Amino acid sequence: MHQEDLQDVTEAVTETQSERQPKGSDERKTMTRGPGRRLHGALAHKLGTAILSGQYAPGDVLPGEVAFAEELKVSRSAYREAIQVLAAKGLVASRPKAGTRVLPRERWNLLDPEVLAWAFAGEPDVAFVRDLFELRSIIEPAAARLAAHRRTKDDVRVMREALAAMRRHTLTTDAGRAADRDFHDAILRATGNHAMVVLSASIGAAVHWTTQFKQRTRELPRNPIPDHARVLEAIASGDADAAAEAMGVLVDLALEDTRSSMERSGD
Amino acid sequence: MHQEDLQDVTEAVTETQSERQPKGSDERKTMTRGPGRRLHGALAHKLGTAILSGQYAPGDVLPGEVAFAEELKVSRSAYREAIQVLAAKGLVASRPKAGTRVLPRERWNLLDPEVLAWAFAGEPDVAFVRDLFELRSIIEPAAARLAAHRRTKDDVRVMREALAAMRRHTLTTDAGRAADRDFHDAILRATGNHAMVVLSASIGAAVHWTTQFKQRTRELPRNPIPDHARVLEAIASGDADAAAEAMGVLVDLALEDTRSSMERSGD
DNA sequence: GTCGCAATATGTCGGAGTAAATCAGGAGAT
DNA sequence: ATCTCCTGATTTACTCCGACATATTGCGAC
Repeated sequence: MHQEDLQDVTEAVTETQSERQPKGSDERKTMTRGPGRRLHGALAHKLGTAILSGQYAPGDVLPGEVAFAEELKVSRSAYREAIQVLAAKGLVASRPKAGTRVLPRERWNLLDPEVLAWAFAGEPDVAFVRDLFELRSIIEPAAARLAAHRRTKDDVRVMREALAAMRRHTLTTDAGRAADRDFHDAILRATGNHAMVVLSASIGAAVHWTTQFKQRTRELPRNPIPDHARVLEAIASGDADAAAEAMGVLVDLALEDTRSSMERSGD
Repeated sequence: MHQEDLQDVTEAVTETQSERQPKGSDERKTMTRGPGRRLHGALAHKLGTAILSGQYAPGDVLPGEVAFAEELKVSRSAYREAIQVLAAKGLVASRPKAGTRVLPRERWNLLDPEVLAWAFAGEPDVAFVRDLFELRSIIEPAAARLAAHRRTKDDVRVMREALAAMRRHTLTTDAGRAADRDFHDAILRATGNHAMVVLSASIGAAVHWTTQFKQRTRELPRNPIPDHARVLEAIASGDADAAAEAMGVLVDLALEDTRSSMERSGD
């Protein structure tokens, strides 16, 4: 196999931190401020993106442990730990004598934020993005409806702050996109449903990647603030139907923007 | 390459996913590993259930590698690989000098089928089960609506077969519960939405565990077949509104049954 | 054709050495 | 004298290594 040398991996370790965490924005204290990814983490990232990009197709069997580890210039321990990570996410499965094989796509845990990141590391699949937005168009309006019923004053306050931050920074900046994520996250939290909050990590990641992709075209088709404000007011006033409706059009418009950007870029 | 062996892999993995120990022997240790379950997998199961059951609370730091591995009578390699699995699922995070800490619940990947299984290994949290059913009541009617639009003849055939199997075995048997899962799975697949199919793995697992829990009370409150049949007919005839409606009542009734069972068992 | 043996690759083990992050102590400034 | 900041030392996870154990597969013998 044509393998890039280890330098590629080692370099990715130090480079990933500066790329993901810009100096300007200091993340929350609870966030993993682990600066550098470890070797097995970088390996998992490398192999994960290779699998998600189709470089290894489902059913393929990877080279043996000793051979592959040597080829990647890492010890068997580090390689095995990386494989355990991929196995935990349903990407591969190892059996003695049979080797390590890539599992069929249905087993992949695509809702895992890390897997989602790997999926968007290369060229995103248009059909998959459409599916993700369809899922959003189901989840988020329903979440907005629940939030309109159950939101506390604190929830509303967080939403207002996030919306204000969006207004200040706009979606062209990282801070603005973070505020957008906080806004949607606050709504899902306001549902009081723990399973919903967990989904927010996945959906939030999807929104993050698609929004970032949208920015590649250097074009802002529309001002998203009014849509968000409409959702916020409906939730704050406790109007469940209006909240669901407003969130529905918000997601639809976001899909429209993203799709036009992808078509423009794809063709 | 060896494409003919792919079937073997899928089969083996599917088998591993389902519970591998029909004998309820030695429930205390939960580390009894049989064929197909490696030591680090069993360790991850043991530690995962310990965390999910609250034995290790978020923020807790568990003993050092050497000490804990020795206490568990395993090598550090096996222990570390188990930790990598837990870390990949967002349950823990390890840092030099700081040790391995249990992450806050928000970062747990509760939609991971394996994590879900760990959550239901002990006494399930009533609030969490309610949240899961609320999520189902959002996802599944919407899925049924989409399925009514997009289902193929093949999808309908699979649903009919699953329903027939449910009729034959009833939910008291493993085969019946598997058929129930196949039924819901077929609907989510019929949406043609890949993200939805991925969710089916999570939701299916949740349904599996709650249904099994329902059976502990040795009581069959209601015959679920008519509800399922109503959903099936609505989807087959392409009536989206009726499909969503029928699926809504199905989930509501299932929640009602489960909740009454849990209250009875809890008190 | 069935049974059993052997080859092979994953799984498990324990130890040594490296890198990193935290805590404590001391030097300097206020 | 108290506080802040820097520096080092210690503790801990991380990585590597080489050997052995175990399970699965496939081939050969009966």
